[in-house]
Amino acid sequence: METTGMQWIKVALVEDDARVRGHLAKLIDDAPGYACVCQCGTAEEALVKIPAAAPDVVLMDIHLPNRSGIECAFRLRTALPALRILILTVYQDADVIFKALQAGASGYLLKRTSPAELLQAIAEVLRGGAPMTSEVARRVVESFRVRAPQPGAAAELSRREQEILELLARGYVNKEIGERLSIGVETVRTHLKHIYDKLHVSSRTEAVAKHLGIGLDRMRMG
Amino acid sequence: METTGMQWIKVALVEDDARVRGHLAKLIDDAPGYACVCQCGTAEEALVKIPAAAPDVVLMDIHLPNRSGIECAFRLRTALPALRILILTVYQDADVIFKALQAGASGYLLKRTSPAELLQAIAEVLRGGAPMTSEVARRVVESFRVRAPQPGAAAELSRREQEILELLARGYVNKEIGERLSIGVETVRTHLKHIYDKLHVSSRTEAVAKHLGIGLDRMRMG
DNA sequence: GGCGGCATCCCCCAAATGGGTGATTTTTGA
DNA sequence: TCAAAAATCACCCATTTGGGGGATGCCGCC
Repeated sequence: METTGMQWIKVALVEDDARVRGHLAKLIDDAPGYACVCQCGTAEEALVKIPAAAPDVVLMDIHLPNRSGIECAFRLRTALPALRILILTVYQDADVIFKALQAGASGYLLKRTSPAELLQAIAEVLRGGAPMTSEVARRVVESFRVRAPQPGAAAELSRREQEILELLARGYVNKEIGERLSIGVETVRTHLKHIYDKLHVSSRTEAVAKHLGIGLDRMRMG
Repeated sequence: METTGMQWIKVALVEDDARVRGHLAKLIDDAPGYACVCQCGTAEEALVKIPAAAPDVVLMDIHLPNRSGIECAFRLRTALPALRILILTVYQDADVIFKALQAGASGYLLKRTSPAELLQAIAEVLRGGAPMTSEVARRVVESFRVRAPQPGAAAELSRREQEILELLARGYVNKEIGERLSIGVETVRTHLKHIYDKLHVSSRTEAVAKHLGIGLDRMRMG
């Protein structure tokens, strides 16, 4: 209720499906205090039109022709650090979620979000919050969890083997590991063979991946 | 109430301030469908009484005499994996938040949360969600943010190079990477050389360590 | 005493890797 | 439009790595 028009929340859309885009635009324009100032069907379009339109918030789809919405989000955030980006997508892959947040998204909603929740989320993100659909929040929180060592894994490694695995994970080559532990390279190699056996892997990189708790995620994105 | 009684949500409290504890207990018991089945003033008490009381959710304070609520949360989760733990505290430092989530907390609320929101959060966490106060959510989301390209350190990898680094981190050898991306092994090698140049490393394991390193700094606790 | 696990070292060999150089085509960006 | 960057592939060569042996000494444990 200030004196200028700045109290309007200016929203931009990046969504390749024209029907969905039109539907969202109408939803936003019909809501009091909200205005849809920019509609884009591709990432390229967004990178040109959004800086000009200067919205407060962008609703960003992830599945776009050519570039993904994640890359688009990253470029927009780099160019316009004050811009808030809300992902609005069907993807609930942990991998996709993390990449989007890494790229600078401030929130992550699934497309089944109701119109009322969507408008609330837009307001919330401008208040400095981080609106997320509950599944997304759960995955995010779970990503922090410290993995308990399972019986078949690293718990079985001897003390020396664990030391060597630590150094492996820091990227040292066998010679450097030997120097640091004051043992010969051949000994390091022997320990490595035992580590591989116990972890059921066959290369140092695989061992490190397992050690750092990666391994099991099978996902991807365009 | 053998089989039908199970629809009650059983809540336990761990909170050293007796007044606050009593207040919370009353709030929960007064709410239809909720029952406070256990009240604890210390972590030690919680570790004994909570397994016996078998609640669905624990509301956990962080500031406790002797041990912290974070350690208590970790021990409870280890003993009772199905138990959901909701942190309810005044601390909103990023460090405390992350440690609590690492310890296995499923949600994190600040004490200024209203009674209605608190009851909602309890229900939400049992639906598999991860209720967080908006400031907490913001900090969590920001923790994912990738550092802006620094002058000298973070060289930017091309899209293909990032894909290859992803596969590296999963422990694939060059031939497998080539197959997965439908390119020749020589091309993979070329990309790897570029990655090493840009990251200032000289082996795949080092590259993976660097790539996963930022994640580690974020996740690792002292 | 013997047995197994651990730590230490040695050798051989095939495969994978890293590093250099060069080349073509497509995509991108200015 | 035009230069830069990215993506693709090729060849050579020294080093590293993985996997297979085998050997020695130490320690804890039944």
